[in-house]
Amino acid sequence: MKYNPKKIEAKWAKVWDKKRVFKVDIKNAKKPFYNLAMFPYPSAEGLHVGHIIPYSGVDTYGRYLRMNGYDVFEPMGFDAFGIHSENFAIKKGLHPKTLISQTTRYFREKQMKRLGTLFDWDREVNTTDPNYYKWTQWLFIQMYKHNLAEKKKAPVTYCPSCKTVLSDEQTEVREQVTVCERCKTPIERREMEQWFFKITKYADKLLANLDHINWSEKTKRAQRNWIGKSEGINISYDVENTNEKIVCFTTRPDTNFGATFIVLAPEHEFVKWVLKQKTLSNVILGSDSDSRIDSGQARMTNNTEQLKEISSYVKKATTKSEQERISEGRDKTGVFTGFYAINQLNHYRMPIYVSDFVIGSFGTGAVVAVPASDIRDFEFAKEFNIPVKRIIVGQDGKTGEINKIEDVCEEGTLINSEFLNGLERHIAAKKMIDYIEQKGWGKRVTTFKLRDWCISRQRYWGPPIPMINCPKCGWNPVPEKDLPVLLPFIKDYKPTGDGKSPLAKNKKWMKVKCPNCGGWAERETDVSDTFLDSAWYFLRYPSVDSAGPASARLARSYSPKAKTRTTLALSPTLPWDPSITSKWLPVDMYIGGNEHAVLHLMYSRFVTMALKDMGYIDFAEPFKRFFAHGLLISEGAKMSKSRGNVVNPNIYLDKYGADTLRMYILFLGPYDAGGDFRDTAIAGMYRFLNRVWTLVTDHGNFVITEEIVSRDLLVTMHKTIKKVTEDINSLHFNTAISSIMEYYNVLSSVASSPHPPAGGPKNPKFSCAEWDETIKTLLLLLAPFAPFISEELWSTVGESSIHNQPWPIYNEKLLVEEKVTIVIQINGKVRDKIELKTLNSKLETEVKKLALESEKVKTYLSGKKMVKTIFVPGKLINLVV
RNA sequence: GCCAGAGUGCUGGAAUUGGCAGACAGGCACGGCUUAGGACCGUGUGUCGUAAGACGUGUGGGUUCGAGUCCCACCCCUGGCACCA
Repeated sequence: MKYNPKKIEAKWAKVWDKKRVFKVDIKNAKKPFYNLAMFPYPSAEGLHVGHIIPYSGVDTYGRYLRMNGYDVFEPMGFDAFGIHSENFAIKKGLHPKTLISQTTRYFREKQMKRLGTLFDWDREVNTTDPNYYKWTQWLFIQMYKHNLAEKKKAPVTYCPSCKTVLSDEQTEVREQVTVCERCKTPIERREMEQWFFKITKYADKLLANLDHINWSEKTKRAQRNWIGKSEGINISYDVENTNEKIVCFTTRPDTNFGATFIVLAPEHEFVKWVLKQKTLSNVILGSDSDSRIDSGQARMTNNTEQLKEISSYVKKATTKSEQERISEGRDKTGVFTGFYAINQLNHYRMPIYVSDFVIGSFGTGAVVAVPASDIRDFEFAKEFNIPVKRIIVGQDGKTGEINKIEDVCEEGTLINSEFLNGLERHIAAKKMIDYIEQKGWGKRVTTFKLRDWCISRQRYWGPPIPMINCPKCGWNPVPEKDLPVLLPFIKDYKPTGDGKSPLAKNKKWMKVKCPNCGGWAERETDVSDTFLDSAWYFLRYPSVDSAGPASARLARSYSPKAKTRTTLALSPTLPWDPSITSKWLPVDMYIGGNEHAVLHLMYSRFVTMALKDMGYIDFAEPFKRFFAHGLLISEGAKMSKSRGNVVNPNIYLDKYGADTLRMYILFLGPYDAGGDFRDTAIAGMYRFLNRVWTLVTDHGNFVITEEIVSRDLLVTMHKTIKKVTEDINSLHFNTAISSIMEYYNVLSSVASSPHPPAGGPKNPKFSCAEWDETIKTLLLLLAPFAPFISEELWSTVGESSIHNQPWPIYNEKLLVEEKVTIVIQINGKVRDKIELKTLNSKLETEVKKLALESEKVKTYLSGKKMVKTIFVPGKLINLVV
């Protein structure tokens, strides 16, 4: 019989499903293992082969653990709310509700179910299910009640194409332009009132915990960079002739004797204060103050004129487009405020400037500039003719004037700095911090780059933010008993671009009684960010009622035609069953793409920490282990929809079957590196499975007649078990597969050699225990990778399901080969090899004796004197002459 | 600019503590079997050389009996951050 993947895969999928072979008993599991792959958003194109990487990796790992006695829970669901789904619906001219029910069905039935995974479809989660988003809204309310959510006016990023605000995490930099991560449109900066989650409250913990979780290093690094901790000091400076103070954040207090000016961000409070002054009458102009400052100040003949200049600069800077920002490059622009701040250290009068190179939201939005040891400060000083005072001598030892960028010196020893002179800059920094704190001029602080999470979206396809605005009482959450706030059916759901969600068109829906005073009030019309849906979905899975498939419940409760629902089967007070949660969470293994490093993975950690502090769960980190898999390359480019080089896995499922596709994906490179997907190469994997099929079906009654053959075969078998076991544990799937192939090659060559007895006929009644064991082991090792073919072949040689068999165990004693090859080197170069018994290979005298008998060695050694011998037992001998 | 990782045949990639470089595949070539083959089986395949042999893991140096692996300098690629004080 020929290997027919289509037939056997359909057959076993049915059997497994019917007998519920992989069903895990959530309540009574003895060794629970929560094995998770990121859930997809169901786009209309369906899965592409890139998706197969996490699924086949997670599933191979899960099946391996299952054979090792774990109760493996491997859930799957759909992240079906959000801009990406909605944009696709717009493109297709369909309502997202209709589209989602079509696409999820296609994903689940036509694609995912063919992969032969352990996915538990009874516990499917769909974020658009009111049974689910009720709790997303509940989560929002808990955040609000615990002072982790607030509505505030703040500069936000706005995508003119998606017509909504975005969080900072949902933008990326492409060719120096900040664009929308979703549609790649350059973003705009706008000042808008939005809902924020105060993730910055957890900045320290988010950073510190990274040291204690088993995550891919590259993911942790991305999070560390994004959180962007920097330690420094806030120094307060008096503004001359006023009662104002300016606080500057610096990480380099050691250079403070070289500070010659101050620069403020355009949004800075002091700038606003300056603009309120009628004239710049407080400024002392004239000959006594212009010795150090000239050009910037020379233009300041008319005070009112100067105020206008500041005002127009600020206006321009805050509305600057991305294009303008790029065209300026590093060129420094700015304007003098007319005021001076005093450096307490040396009473130097530092002119105060406004410039957009200073970022309002970082540190204090004010910089004390030291042009001698900071390139940006130097560029600004050159532009405005501000003096530069050297305070650091670098390795080159130069002490002269600083005239060029190359002269700017950040590292080295302090000079011109009084009590810091001669100190190395790190030591000087410590001394300076102590000094400033002691004098009461400043305080050491830690700042972060992380910003609060902007959660509002002016879109339709998401959970309405469950807040009510009352003209008398202000903002109040929707009472929890009234959840969910159902997303009303709106025919024209397209984003409007007027800064409001399409929900604002539904006045009837908006109108609601204030939960506080009972008077008429209005609902919040924005929906929440998709990343809130996915920030807690892993908490939901184990607690999903398994009475019936989620798809059926969903269809019952939320048909595309229904505009509202009257009955909902909702859980009572919590989104999960606490006893189940404490048994199954945190997630044991999580596999997904690293593109979520600062998005989903950061938000999930934040939400988990917050829920822990609220007392709803008893762990702070959601994922014990996270592994970032690599990406597929196709024709030299990353496989993605935007590049149009995506490949539908169904092509290969039809042609070769799931086993081939799964194994090929895992074989093409290291799991964290991905690889190049090629048609010819996948055919190679299909050929391999065909060979395995032929070997097992044609040689079932094969007999090994020579003892040495059987002994060698067993050594190879135990070595292979060891290698495959270790490789799966460390997710080195590619090398695990290659050692299975090597093992097959050995089996195959034994099978094709002239046994049994010298070409004589096979005896079908005589069964060979060794051969049987080696073949069974081959199938067991293959089972996690290729569940179908291994099950089919197992059914001919073994009993029950192969997936219920224990994982093979290797015997240390049987890892030792009978004979080994010892390398003979002369001066470190390989000259000959000898084969001898393992025991003898460890005796130096024995090996040396044999080595010197070698003809090749003799010719190399003739007429030379041996200086010494290096002996590595069981490996090599090196003769040095 | 900063941080991190990588650089190995025609290609994807493999190589415990420094110890036979190129496992396992793909491709290609030749042969077998075939009416035929994009099926199957076998052989070969780092470079130069008829050969013995020499050279060979981005480049240049170093440590070592011995370096893909360790150290120093540089080049290049990939990813993250980026006017972050």
